[in-house]
Amino acid sequence: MARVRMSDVAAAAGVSTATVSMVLSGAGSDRISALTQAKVREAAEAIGYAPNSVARSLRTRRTRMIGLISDTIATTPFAGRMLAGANDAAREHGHLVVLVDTDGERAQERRAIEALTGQQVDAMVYARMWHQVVDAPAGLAEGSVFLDCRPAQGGWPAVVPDDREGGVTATRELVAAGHRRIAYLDAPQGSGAVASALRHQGYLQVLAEAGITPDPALHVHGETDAGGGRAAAGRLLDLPADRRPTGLFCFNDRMAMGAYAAAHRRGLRIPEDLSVVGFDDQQLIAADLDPPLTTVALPHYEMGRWAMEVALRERAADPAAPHLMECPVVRRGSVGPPPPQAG
Amino acid sequence: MARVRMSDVAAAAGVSTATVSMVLSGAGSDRISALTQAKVREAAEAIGYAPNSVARSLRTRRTRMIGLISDTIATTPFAGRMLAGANDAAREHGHLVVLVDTDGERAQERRAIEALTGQQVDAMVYARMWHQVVDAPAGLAEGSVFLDCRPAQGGWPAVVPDDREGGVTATRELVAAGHRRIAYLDAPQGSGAVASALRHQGYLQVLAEAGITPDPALHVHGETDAGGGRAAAGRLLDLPADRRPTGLFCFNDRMAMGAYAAAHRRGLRIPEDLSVVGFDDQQLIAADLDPPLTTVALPHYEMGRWAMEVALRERAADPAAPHLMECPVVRRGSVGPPPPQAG
DNA sequence: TCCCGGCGTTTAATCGATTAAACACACACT
DNA sequence: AGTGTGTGTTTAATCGATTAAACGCCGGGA
Repeated sequence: MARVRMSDVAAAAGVSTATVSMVLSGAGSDRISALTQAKVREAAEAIGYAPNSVARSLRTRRTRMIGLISDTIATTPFAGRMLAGANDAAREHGHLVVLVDTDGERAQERRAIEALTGQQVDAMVYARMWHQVVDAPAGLAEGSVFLDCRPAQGGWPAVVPDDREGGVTATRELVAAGHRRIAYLDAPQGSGAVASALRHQGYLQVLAEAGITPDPALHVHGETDAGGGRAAAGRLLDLPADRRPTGLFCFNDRMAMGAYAAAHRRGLRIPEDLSVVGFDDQQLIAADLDPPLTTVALPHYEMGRWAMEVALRERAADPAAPHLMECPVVRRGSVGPPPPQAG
Repeated sequence: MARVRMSDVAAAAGVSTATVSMVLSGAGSDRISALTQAKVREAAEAIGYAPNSVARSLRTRRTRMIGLISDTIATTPFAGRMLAGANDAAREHGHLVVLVDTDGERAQERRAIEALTGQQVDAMVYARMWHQVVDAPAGLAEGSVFLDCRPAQGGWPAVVPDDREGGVTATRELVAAGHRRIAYLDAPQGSGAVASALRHQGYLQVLAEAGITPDPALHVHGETDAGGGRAAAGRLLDLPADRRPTGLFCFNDRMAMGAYAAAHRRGLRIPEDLSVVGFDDQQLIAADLDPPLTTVALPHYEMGRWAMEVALRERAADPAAPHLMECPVVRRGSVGPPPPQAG
């Protein structure tokens, strides 16, 4: 790659490498004459000098690289958003991202941390794809940041979605449209996901605020894919008319997609006969449904940015408690007033 | 990070750093006595030595890092699969991936290449998210590999999906089920995407082989999202019964999703009344449709692996012509025999 | 004339590894 | 004894930058 060294610039400009270094780094710009500075810059430009970051890193002990350890880039479309946020933030501050996918395996995680440590990255971000509580892996560098997960032991900065408030937002969307019989299509029980319970709390809170007594029959569980959503929604829609929900809050957009299918099968129109709110704002799904899905967005891009900025020390963070990131509603066409006879 | 240096190991073992280096790297394992080797290893283990890759890289001029330049990690769910493939291959050969997202902007691309060059990466992979012909950016290192795109000037190894053969596969799936009136829901005309024209070629080839005269009315265009697919499919389904297609080959799964909607609106069942084949095998969509979509998979993971292996010189590649990666069919439930009256 | 201080630049050590070449030592052979 | 052959280990140069400290030069003040 770069064959031109600083000494070549020095020779071309007729000065020493120390002078070149000071001019180009701007460190001693007040100690070096304008004439010399110009000569150095011209020479560098002329022979196409590009600094060797490896040599610089060895000396300065800073690599301007941030390690990003992630469990599964592969299997979720969210990963891209988090990566993009982290990457943009890194770039803005002149850093590069070194990415390692561990498939969620502990052994690979250990090797990744070793490799990144050996590579002298300036900091590490430890990312999971679903909001969860994790055991901090051994050897994680001081000042590392947890992304979309929080360390069981605490003590590290972390950022997660504010799932409770997201549950509030979603449910409120239905209450505001006039619905009173609102179901929560939840993830499977005991799945360990923190998100599920938190969103449920938000759901209950809004019902309470609206003076609605929660109906346990309207809290159902299903697999978090379209099939699970269709099955769960089917059970709800087959309830007797006076107990059937008019609004559905789905744990995620895939389940909402299934709920659409269940409604169509029963000849119910959305949003005229049934209102649906999703969660995730999953790209290529939410907007593509018919009608487009009103949903609550998981702020992956922003979380990625936040984590990277903390890792770069560009932003302060409380290591005691995770930072909760707001989940904004994205209004599309799947929520309307409840059907008249159900009002 | 690592404060323990090789000289510490040397001191602890009572030998010189040269000996330590040879023992740990395995370079001179035949020249150093077993006793000394054991001492060195024990000492290294005892004081927790981890080599400093920066120093090693400076000396060896190899960083064991591969730069991956991509236009949009963010906006496509495919990116993850390509990344995962590249990452797995890199890891298997002891390398790390340095990721840069350029948002497809030329200026950012230039900076990315400069940064990666300065960082002395051993090779670069230049990735695009949609099969296309691109101008090779200036400064791209020798031996770089193009991923999901091919350089207009040629001269670099490249890997792209075999879209023509994919078009053959998709169309053949419908022909094999007995369909004769098969439509192609294409991307917008003149969109510049290479894939669209190639798949069309494959489509025409299969029709010819089957002795079917292509009906120009059955080649329609639409935006490559669900809305575009619904509109285009709607036009086809509103044709008079004797000209209406019984099978739909859609440019991508999102359009297929729209085609489902158009069919449902018209009371047509899939696959009883209408067979649909998609393209991409888009995660979280294809399998989640009702019925699950039969589609042709874009081999992103494999392409990512291939590109990385070529970059690592673990696999030979012809820089004259791009490597075509097979697009396998994924059979689900959206293809059946044509309805009897249309036979 | 001599000394001093400030300015602009250079000298040289340093970061932590790799590795060619030198070296020390034991032993065998004439 | 002298030379040669291995064997095992060390010496020291090197990679390409950064940076503290030293240096040379010039002008001003006593």
